[in-house]
Amino acid sequence: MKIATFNVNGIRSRLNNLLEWLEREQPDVACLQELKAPDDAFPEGDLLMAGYKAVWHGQKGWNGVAILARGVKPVEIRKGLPEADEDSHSRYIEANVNGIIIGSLYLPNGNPQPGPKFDYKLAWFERLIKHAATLCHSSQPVVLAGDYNVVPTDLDIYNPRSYLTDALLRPETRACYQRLVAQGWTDALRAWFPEERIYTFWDYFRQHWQKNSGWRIDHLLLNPALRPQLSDAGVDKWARGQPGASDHAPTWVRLESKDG
DNA sequence: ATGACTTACAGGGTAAGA
Repeated sequence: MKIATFNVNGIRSRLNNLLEWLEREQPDVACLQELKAPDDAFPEGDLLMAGYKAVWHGQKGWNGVAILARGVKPVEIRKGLPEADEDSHSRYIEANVNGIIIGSLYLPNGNPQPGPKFDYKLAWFERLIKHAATLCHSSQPVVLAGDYNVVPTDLDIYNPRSYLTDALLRPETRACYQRLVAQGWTDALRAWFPEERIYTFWDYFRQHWQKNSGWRIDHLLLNPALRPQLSDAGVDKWARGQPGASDHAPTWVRLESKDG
């Protein structure tokens, strides 16, 4: 069972790249972020023809998250985090896929920092931490996957000194991420590659892709009920090198059920 | 410090990204 997360940076302009990746990698579950499309513009028909059923939480212009599953319709659990009635951003959707609870999240960027956007990021993070505590201790398997907009450590970016004041590296941001993981989650990519430099994002500027100047900001967190099934992890870097690619690459885990 | 790219919305220039 392969579960992936992919910030598509515009699902309409990225549709061909998305379909090519689905065809080639055949993930069982794909969490998408930055749809940048309202609900009625979601390409449901194209994805159905590719073999994927979906639930989505769109928004005009920006944000937007979705969960795709191959051959089965995800059963929606919630859109948005609890206690977020005044939050108009579409940044979280949760569904049950074959008994696994899947959360697809797009955590706020938070730049410029300091400022109201950074305050919003930290407030959103606090709501996520609170909700995640329940999920973490569930007896059901859970994966929280998405674009966290967090560079967890200096190992997770090509040059941390260039970004000391960036919202993705600030101590407050990293402290939130550490508190989240400390609930009992496993950062799957880091667990699988304890000391390697792994990147999931290369911005469009300054030939950062060509120079491999990347960041690891897309994460898959596994709760203790799911952790024993982790059997592989990776980044589909080839997708980042395609014409018209997103600035993020799909990131994934493979899970092996103990009963076969 | 700024700007380099890209997408969306709109039909030009601005907002947003990280």
